[in-house]
Amino acid sequence: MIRLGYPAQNLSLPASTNHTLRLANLPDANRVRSLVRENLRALEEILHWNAGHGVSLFRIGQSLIPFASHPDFPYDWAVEHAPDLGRAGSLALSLGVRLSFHPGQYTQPGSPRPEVAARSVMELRYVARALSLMGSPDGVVVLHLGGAHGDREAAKTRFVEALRHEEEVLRFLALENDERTWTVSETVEVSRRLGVPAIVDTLHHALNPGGLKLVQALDLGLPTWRTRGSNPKLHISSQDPEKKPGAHAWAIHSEDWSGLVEALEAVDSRSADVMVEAKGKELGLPDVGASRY
DNA sequence: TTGGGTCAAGGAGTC
DNA sequence: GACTCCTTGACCCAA
Repeated sequence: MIRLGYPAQNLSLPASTNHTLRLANLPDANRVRSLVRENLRALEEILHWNAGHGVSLFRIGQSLIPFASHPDFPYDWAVEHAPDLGRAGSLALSLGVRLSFHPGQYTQPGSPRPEVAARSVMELRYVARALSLMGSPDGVVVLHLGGAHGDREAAKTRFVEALRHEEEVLRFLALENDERTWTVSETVEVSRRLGVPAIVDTLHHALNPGGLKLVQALDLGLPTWRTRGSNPKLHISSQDPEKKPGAHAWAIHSEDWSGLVEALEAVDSRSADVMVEAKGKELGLPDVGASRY
């Protein structure tokens, strides 16, 4: 069976887990505390909505705890928010909603600049710690490989070296192909070196296929999940025909959806968790096909 | 109250 | 070297 989910926000609810603040206001610890509590309260509301609408995956925005990895964060968030994180995690577990994070383009563990790589590791530690405190058994931290810096082999090696001893990060980490730099086969190669799974993103793959058809890409990516012991994750999105390549459409076009379902059937994959990256968020989820497969 | 500019951060492509 | 895009909501401030 295919389970579906969406990232970062729910357009149907007046609730957001993404309340943030500017760096200049970070010293105001009480303000940060109440903002984080509001984000966690909203997370519980969204989890209830998801469970009530048959949505089984949710990607939490990076600013659940804004600036959590910043050296100037004013208190020990992992201690103070542990009870609330634990409650939200238990709720997700009881409702059957799988959680994930997806640090963005500024997270570059493979950067040749040591300070950039170090900050990136701190960001990954933050989300891994949050998932640990939520007690998430199948939580995922999704990350792109980042820049190639003119030497692909050196970049891959730096990436692996930066993370190979990060035990808590590796427990949740999964690597995703991107639309211009790293193909599925290269992403899988680095995943194997780190002992973590790989996520195939269908739109990125279409734009940067590296000579592979989608079926071949899935054939490479899906087996990397065997050692993790949880359902394989995939990303799907459709191209916005009005915008430049890579821009997400409001919803998933039926041919993209059927293309993925057929490819999964071709590789005989009976279960997958598909994150739907649509501008319409939960409103862009495919409403056919998932439950029948 | 509202609209528009701005906000921690990296890297790649264009000109 | 400067600029833009990625992707983005929310903050912040001037009007």
